[in-house]
Amino acid sequence: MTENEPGRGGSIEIIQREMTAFARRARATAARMHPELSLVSYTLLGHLEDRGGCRATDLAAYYTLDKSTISRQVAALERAGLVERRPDPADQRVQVLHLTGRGTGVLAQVTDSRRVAFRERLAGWSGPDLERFAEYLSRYNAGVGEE
Amino acid sequence: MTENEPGRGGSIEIIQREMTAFARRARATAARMHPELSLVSYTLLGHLEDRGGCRATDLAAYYTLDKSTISRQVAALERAGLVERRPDPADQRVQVLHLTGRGTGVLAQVTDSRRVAFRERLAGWSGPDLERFAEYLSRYNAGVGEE
DNA sequence: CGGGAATGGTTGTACAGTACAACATTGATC
DNA sequence: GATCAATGTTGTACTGTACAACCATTCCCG
Repeated sequence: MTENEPGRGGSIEIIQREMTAFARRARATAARMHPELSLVSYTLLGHLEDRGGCRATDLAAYYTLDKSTISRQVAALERAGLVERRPDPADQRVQVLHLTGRGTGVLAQVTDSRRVAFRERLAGWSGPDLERFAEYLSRYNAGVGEE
Repeated sequence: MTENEPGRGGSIEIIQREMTAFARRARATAARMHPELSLVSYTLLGHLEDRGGCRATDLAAYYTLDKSTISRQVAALERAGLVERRPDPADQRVQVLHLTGRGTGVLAQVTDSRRVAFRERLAGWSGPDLERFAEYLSRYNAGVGEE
């Protein structure tokens, strides 16, 4: 009864393979495009921009990375002048992280060049296909971490 | 003239964001699921199975990894008993890499548990949606490395 | 044929990203 | 106030990766 859609398993197989291939490639591609901002740094900066600043612990929780990893990443970003730490008057333990002007600029620049790359890559796609693809990806990712 | 589809840029934005999020997560997820076989090892073994054996250089070219990286990965896989090297009678420089029985087994097992994970993740999807998603991913990935 | 260029692979070295554990500091609870 | 929890840093270790130098073999041209 459950087997009257012969294409279902095949589609899942393809999705699995393609997602795997993409994942394997992604970091290296990103690094090639922006040697000065790894995929991880980029996402961290992006989060800071979205939230208008947050704590290291929040980053760790959001990205399920160890706090030591975040600590060092943030230290590097600070050294690079992209992020600054501000004390939290309500809690002396906390440092609130904010983008600097330079950080905002670099983030915008990288975002932009990524946008261009994606636009080119998707140039031949129809509007409805793009919409559906975007919707599928969102749906797929939304199911993460809920198991 | 090119701007009469207001949704196009938005869709691309979403695709970019979702692909990025997925890429960031993928390795760690894979490692959590199969501590004994990283995403890279997994894809290398998969390639060996597909081709029924090949040379280290072929792996390097296919995955655009440095030959030193492949050399060490293969050494580790050999140490783990998953891969064996056979001399190429036609060329003394070459070692033809093959899965061992154990390698075939481990690969099958990991593939299977990945398949299960993907099936679960995509359980609520309709057949046509799966088909379209698979097609979109394939199309997206096919555009890689052609620039 | 002989010698330089190309090919296949390993090893030395370096770096990024990551985790875990130990720690210091600060805050919360009873 | 004593104890426990939360925030963050630091020491240490491991993986994946690249680049460069190298060795062994093969290819190709003059």
